[in-house]
Amino acid sequence: MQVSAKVDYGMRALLFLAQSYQEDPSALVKGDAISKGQTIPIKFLEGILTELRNAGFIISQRGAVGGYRLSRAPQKISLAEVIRVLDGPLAAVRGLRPENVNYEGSAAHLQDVWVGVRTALRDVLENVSLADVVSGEFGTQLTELLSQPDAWVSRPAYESN
Amino acid sequence: MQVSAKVDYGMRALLFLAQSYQEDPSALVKGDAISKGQTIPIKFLEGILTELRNAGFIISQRGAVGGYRLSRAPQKISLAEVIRVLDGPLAAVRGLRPENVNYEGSAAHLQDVWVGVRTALRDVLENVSLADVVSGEFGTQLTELLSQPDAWVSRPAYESN
DNA sequence: TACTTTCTCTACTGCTTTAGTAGAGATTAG
DNA sequence: CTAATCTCTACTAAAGCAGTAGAGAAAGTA
Repeated sequence: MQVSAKVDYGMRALLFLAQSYQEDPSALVKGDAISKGQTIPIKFLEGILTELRNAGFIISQRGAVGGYRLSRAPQKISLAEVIRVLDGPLAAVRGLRPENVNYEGSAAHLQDVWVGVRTALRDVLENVSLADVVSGEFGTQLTELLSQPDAWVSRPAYESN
Repeated sequence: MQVSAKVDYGMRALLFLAQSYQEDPSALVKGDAISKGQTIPIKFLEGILTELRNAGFIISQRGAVGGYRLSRAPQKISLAEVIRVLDGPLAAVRGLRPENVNYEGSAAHLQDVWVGVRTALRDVLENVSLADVVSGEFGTQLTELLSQPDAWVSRPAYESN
């Protein structure tokens, strides 16, 4: 799973807005403040914020006292929703959704694997909200994943040459 | 997680070889047979097979009775290994491994999420072998994921416009 | 009204990756 | 020595990714 710059920036922007929301749900945050607060190129960020507004996650206002704010409580926005809006389906095989790929012969059951992978991703991302990330307190699901012995250790793909 | 054509083709090629291996571990399968058996463009496939050989998964032989075969039992090759060789790390954020990204302020704990996602992917893909896919009989991990109510149902990212 | 601030919209650009294709060369068996 | 098959280098077209530019529209303020 490759998390694109767009998703990474978009998620950080929403987390920034989530924090502001918890202090004052109606407060507007300027694009410039998000850009500087999270080190995101302003023009790129603006495009992402527009997408997030079209998807209904945030509300924007123009003018001297303008800015952005979440349209609902950060507890009610899951990371899965955000990723789907900015990057499309959580899992896809050659551009197709897992249930739509057609395999033959010895590969017949490969489809089950991709469907399982998607479910695994959902189990994590649908159950983590913006508020969870801001607070750093996650449910048992993610907490257990993080407590696995080498969760933080990378696995090299050792090429033989 | 986007499964690329390369990974999809490579996996299917290996599954084809895995089936042959189970009938006769030393039998050589021609590239042409894999290409036709799994409907993969021959020249594209050849490049993928070369990578798989470099990574040690398969052995090749040239000449009139040439072909390809697995270098070890299909029970000993996990899907995670194959993906890492053909496509790189299971999870990455803007090209970086999850443990190497640096977040600030309200996004600080976002790193935990990506590490958790990687672990979730590992839990599935490291525990499924080529032999498992050929037989269609998976361990409890994947079996449970597939038995979830709407594992096969897609979740639309409903855009408000 | 005029002005400033801030979001909005369209368009563009450079770069990299993806998914292939082409063809000559190297091995091997018979 | 010939036919079959894998191997290696090079090339290409299209798409996606990351980011930039600038004019336009809305909102508050002097």
